[in-house]
Amino acid sequence: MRLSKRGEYGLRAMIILAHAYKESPDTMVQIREISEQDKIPGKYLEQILLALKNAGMLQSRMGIGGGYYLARQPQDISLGQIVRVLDGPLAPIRCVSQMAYEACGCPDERTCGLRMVMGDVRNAIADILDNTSLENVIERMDIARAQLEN
Amino acid sequence: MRLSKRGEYGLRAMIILAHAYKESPDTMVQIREISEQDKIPGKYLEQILLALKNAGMLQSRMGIGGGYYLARQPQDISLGQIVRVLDGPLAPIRCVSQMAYEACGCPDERTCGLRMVMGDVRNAIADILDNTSLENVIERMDIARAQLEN
DNA sequence: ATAAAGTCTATTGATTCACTTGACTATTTA
DNA sequence: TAAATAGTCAAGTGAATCAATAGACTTTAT
Repeated sequence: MRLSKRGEYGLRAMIILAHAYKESPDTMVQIREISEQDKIPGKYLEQILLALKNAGMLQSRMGIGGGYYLARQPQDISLGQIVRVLDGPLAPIRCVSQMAYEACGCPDERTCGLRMVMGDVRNAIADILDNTSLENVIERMDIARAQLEN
Repeated sequence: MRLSKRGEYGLRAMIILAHAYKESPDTMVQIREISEQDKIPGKYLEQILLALKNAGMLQSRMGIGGGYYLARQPQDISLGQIVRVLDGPLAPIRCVSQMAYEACGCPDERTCGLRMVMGDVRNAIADILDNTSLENVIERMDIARAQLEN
């Protein structure tokens, strides 16, 4: 049940970009900055951000003063979308996936116990990830930081 | 977020074994039978059942009339236990794992947004898998089968 | 003794993961 | 306008993991 490094790096990068967006929506952030801040190999991060851009979640500008920025507002980008782009379906097994259904070998899907439980798991994961936006993440971080100051 | 074939095969096998247990607790089921019923490569299944036996969930007898059977009652074996034995921790990232915690590189775990969300995901998965026993699975299958007969 | 079962260890081939390399393109500014 | 900066794109690589396979060995019942 694991999130890949690719997925993890992508999520961390998007959180940084969301943070920059909150300060000013047109802030450009360079790969290099994110890479240093989160200790992510730069060239690897490059591919990840590109994938996110091709999926329509990021925009970028080349050249001096260029960089990446969110294509939509942080409240309109869910962690579920990010993970699906970088790591594929959320479902533990494909016969229970919404985005990439595939039959498993069981005699009857309607009475397959494993499928029922894994369906529940998929829904639990999707409920969290699809209903958590980058905005929500930033909020939670701010609250945690504020509480630490006491 | 995927369950490996190993995990899937193991769960399917345990469900069959639980079913046999319900008919009579001392029923022996051979690897071969499970392998044919669920279309699992026999030699692979062998390793999986052995791992489950070494984890104390199964018992076995060699020789003619031998086979595998549950070491505990179906209501005392959770899917969570099975998955952990075969696939390792349920947590999407290790800094949020109960059974295999490991620090990630983030500056402060207490204010890491990703960690908070992934903690929620871990708990959601564990809540389902740790609170679903083999007995529960059998019940759901029976109910589904009964409903199909109308 | 023999056949039927599980046990144990090792190996394999394919795939995936986590990068790395390097050449190319667009944009700014001196 | 050329030099510097930043993203784009395609390919390759080494290690690890996955999903099996192979084969010798042990235990048990008849």
